[in-house]
Amino acid sequence: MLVWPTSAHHWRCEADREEITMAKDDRRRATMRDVAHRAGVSIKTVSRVVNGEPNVAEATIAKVREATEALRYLPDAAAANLARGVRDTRSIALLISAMDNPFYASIFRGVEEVATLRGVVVFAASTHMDLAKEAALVAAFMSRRVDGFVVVPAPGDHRGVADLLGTHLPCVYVDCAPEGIAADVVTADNRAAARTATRHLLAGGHRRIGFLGDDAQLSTAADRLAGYRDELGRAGIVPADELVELGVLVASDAEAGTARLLGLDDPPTALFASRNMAAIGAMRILKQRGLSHRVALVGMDEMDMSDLVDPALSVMAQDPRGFGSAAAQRLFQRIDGLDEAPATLIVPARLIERGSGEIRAPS
Amino acid sequence: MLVWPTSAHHWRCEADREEITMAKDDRRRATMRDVAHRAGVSIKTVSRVVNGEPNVAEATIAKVREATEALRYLPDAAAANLARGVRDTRSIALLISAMDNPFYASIFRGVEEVATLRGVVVFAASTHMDLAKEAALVAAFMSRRVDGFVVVPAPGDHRGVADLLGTHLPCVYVDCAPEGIAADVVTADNRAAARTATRHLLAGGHRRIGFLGDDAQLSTAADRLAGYRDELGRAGIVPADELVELGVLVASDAEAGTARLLGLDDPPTALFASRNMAAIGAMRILKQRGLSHRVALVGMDEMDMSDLVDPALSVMAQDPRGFGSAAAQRLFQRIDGLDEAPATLIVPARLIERGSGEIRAPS
DNA sequence: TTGAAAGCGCTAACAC
DNA sequence: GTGTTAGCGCTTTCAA
Repeated sequence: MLVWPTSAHHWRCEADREEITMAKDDRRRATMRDVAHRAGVSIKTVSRVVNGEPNVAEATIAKVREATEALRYLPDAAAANLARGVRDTRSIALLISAMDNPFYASIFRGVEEVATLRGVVVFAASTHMDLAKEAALVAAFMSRRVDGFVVVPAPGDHRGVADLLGTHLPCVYVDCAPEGIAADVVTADNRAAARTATRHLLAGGHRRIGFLGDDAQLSTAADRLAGYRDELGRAGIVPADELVELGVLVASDAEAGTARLLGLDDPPTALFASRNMAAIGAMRILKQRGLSHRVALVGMDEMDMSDLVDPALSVMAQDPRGFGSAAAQRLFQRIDGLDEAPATLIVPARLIERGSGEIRAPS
Repeated sequence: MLVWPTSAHHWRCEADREEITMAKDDRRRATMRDVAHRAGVSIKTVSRVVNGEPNVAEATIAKVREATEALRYLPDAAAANLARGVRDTRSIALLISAMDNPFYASIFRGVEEVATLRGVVVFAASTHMDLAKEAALVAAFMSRRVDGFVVVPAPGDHRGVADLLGTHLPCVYVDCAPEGIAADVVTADNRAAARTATRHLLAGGHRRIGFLGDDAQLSTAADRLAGYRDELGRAGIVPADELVELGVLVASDAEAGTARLLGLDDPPTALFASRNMAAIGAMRILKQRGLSHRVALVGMDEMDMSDLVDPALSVMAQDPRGFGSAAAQRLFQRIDGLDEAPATLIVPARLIERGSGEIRAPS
């Protein structure tokens, strides 16, 4: 980890630059009472002006404005909400696996897009796919009184989390269905997507198809594995366990897994990498071994550079930004009082052929 | 934008699943008074138990615990802080350009890494490099009483933002120095990095070197442009304005810019793409035109797939996650009361040679 | 070991 | 138009 150094020679000091003039005793933040005092009005009048309520004389408004500006008054949203007895804090929390995975970052973008339209702020944090961490974050944000949650669920029984949320705090899950509870979910048609990918590889003449996936406890991963097996079965192929590599979370896991698969006595001639990081790791190993143009590869999730690698990466493209928008929309429906049974929005993934997935099996 | 549909056939209803039993009148969240009432103790005693204060009888603790659990009591952090008259909300805000750019997502990761160690929550939002939006978000988070800010500054005069923050709310800027104010900053040695990149291309025999950069109002972009010009000058080359393409924010901007550069009468034989998205756009156009192995390219910012493209992308690698960690560390020093002149931490970028930057000029 | 009272910064109802 | 009173959920005195 990069450390902010304490020794002086690492940084450039800027003491000489002209500084902004600042009030001497700015320690305590100005309060409404301070403003009222300065403007010579009552505290309630200040409240009216600040909140744009009607029935205040122009002159009074001007006086109050002068005071708020001189004192750099900023309303305390927490206190206001408390007084208002309001549940609506105009903020929601987003819990995702890790922000530095572009797939989740895109979900954030989609959520934010919708939240911003509504003037709602998004608080984000990473669970790193740890259920305990997820629960802790839910509690942390609840005590900060968010209006709702969008969550990419970690593996494990979510009854505890649902319990925390109770009935009045809505939560929409994304990417993956939470284990053990009924809830609103936005997810890809993972099983169908895996079937499409597998069928595509089978059509290329492949019979030994490797599978790279993450934690099979996750519905997402399990569905993809099931789809892969479905399609092999339909082709009359008995799915071999040795061709399945699970627990792939980061690229290095995928590298190890791909290396193992390629080292088998009868190695796969094609791979389905069911996660963005899985595809990256697989490409890395294939490239190292000079197999990029020999072993077919279909990835999952679109990436910025999928079209630039060699061969270009064929993928089952999801729409993570769309996941985020849809989840946020549903969440706001719930916040607005929608009271119907939990539903799952299933978004189809689509095959994008770019080359890597169209490599044919050696004949 | 993907829309959560209202028609029924798009989603799967899950009314039949077994639901968790839930309290009937769960509308109002349980308060400390509710707990006190149920446990048959005073509100203060509940407070003591909840906060783990000493001097409570074991039996009382047990009663209170029972009540908190039965009522699903969750403390209201806002009210607690209000009562405590405390400025410390154990939360900070992170304002970045856009979350779906992996460079900024990595900054988030670095900030979160440090914040988590301290038990501090990170609230994130995107400014989209719009100063007005940045200021609005600063105000929004201030009224939510965060303890401090980490900000990737938008272009434009930051005196207004600094004014908002006042003297008591610390802010550390990342990636880019804010215009018009003295502040703590973590940034790469942008000028030196651009010089290194340019020198590297010059060493490959190139004399016509194109430059792709973003908004020159940003110190980051301006410094890189300056470094590029520095080095051309040292090589006795007069920097040509026609070889400079600014305002590159997203990949499509870079595509247009690269196309323009390649269409010049005397087109560049090498490119320095001073932003991750600039490099992606440049690669796309070079690939389209079959020039990937003819025109040299040095990018900036490391990407997941830099080693997988063809040719592999040479870059000036920054450490955005490190930026985030360092900025957060500095911020916490400030929150803890550090009172010294604003400083700038300059982190060197390093050249990673992978192929695209080592293509020699045609002789 | 426990509780009553006051008040954090603000808004709500009602007065004036 | 404007001010007064009460109280949001909690913590702090301080007393019992």
